[in-house]
Amino acid sequence: MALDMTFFDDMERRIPKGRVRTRFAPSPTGYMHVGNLRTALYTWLIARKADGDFILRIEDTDQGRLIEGAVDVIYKTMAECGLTHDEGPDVGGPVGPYIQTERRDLYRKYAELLIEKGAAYRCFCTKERLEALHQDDPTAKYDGHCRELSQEEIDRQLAAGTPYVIRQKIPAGSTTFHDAIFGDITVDNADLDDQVLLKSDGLPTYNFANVVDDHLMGITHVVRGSEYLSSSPKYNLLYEAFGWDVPVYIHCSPVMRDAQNKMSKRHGDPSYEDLIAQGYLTAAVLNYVALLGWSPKGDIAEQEIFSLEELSQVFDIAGISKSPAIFDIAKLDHFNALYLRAMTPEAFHAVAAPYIRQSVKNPAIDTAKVAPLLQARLETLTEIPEKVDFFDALPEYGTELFVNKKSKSDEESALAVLQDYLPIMERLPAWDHDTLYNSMVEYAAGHEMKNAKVMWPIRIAAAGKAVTPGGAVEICEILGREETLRRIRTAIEKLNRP
RNA sequence: GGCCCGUUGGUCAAGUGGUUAAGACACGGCCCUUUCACGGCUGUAACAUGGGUUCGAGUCCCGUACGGGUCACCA
Repeated sequence: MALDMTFFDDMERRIPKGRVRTRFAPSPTGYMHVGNLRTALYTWLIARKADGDFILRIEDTDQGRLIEGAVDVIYKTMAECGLTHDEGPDVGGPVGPYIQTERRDLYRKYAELLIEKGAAYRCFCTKERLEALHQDDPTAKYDGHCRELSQEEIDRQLAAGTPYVIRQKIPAGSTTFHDAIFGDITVDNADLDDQVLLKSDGLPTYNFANVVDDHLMGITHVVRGSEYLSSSPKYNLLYEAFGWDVPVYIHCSPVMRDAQNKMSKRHGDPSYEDLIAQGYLTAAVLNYVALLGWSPKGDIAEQEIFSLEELSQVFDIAGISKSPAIFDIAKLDHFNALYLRAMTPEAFHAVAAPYIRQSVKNPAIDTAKVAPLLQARLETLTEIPEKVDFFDALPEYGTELFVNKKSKSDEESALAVLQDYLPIMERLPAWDHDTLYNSMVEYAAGHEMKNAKVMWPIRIAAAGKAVTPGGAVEICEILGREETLRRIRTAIEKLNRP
């Protein structure tokens, strides 16, 4: 049977040439692994740095694992992270379709082209025979049973309708491939298996679909996990057999949860969505993840804070690390805290307000006044509700909270201060930060006390907890005169009743 | 098990034959201070291991140990 070569020529003509093109090719699982996010980031950065194209391709050939809405999660995540794509299922492009299941006819044609070129062959072996091969040695390679079938035999099997797969015919010799991170790697072809390219159902295996798609989409740099390092020689052989240019390979070591295990949703490790739900900022996550396995060189070697925009200017493949990196949530906390503090007060208030309202229902409490107290005291947004709950309701507390050595405060002195200062507070002409502060400091000075001896009991009385965002002045101001006075009277009662 | 890859403080990491082996997180201490934070200063802590090559090795070579990956009609 003759192949229609004009089809292949047409496909070739569609491929954009002369520019860097990278692709992120996730399979739709319904969430974004941290490792995947990092791969997407690096891939995107390489394209942007070179002013090239970034393509989104959906690898959904695993029909058994189809998940409703999973592709939307990918679009949403990419958009949220600012990892915009130039071509993809939703925006189109010159080398579509960008969803593998919509490309299935292509793969058979290319597999047959490979047979024509002598680099692949039909294999009619039954499942039983293959299983028998693996009986005594589970790691045994295919024995090449169908490698050299006569044309008559092949025709006979085809005519009989025997199901078959198409296998790659690995030649003798050795194969060397180059990886931008790991350098040259040479393997003996004898260690390579005649892997299946096209399954008996006509669908391609992942490895084959990848090679065909990457070529037809004009991908110049292939960024992927290091688990593909050992299958790369087979990719090279495929490219060579087709006569195609081999792309630049960039294999990234995995993001680990500990020294032994990769991060995985299955083990309860957070995905990107989980991190956001846990109160992390997208920009902080991206910044942290960028540095997990990559580091800047030269005069910016010590810089840690990078915007996406900056990264797209300074990112360099040479800075990618060979060894795996353990995901350290404590360091992410630090980055998140930095990003939180770097926000404008308005922007911070906007993101913090919903969290404040989770525990502070009282509309008299102004979130705009509470937010500034929080901004420098947080690592993640989810810490907010627990920190500000006392604004809503005075917690149950014991009088031992009034004891603080450094402030020279104890229950006795606290009672004295509160009783003595209460009337002054009641008569304050205004209820704002400066008035409150000046009044308290003045009182302390007048009684030859250190400020803390006055402020400590007032803060405890107002908040009912030992650790609070903000000091006595801020808390009283936000609480308002009436509520503050009520709480101080409550404290006096508590202290009076031993 | 075969093949491939990796190994600098607890973690992320700089380092590309000559350094007192950076920096960041975490941890400890001090200062600031109305608590807690923030901020500032400071401390503890590392080249897996054995052989080479070299005047000189974290950097180059070989072995060993440990860890990971891969050996599917999964992706």
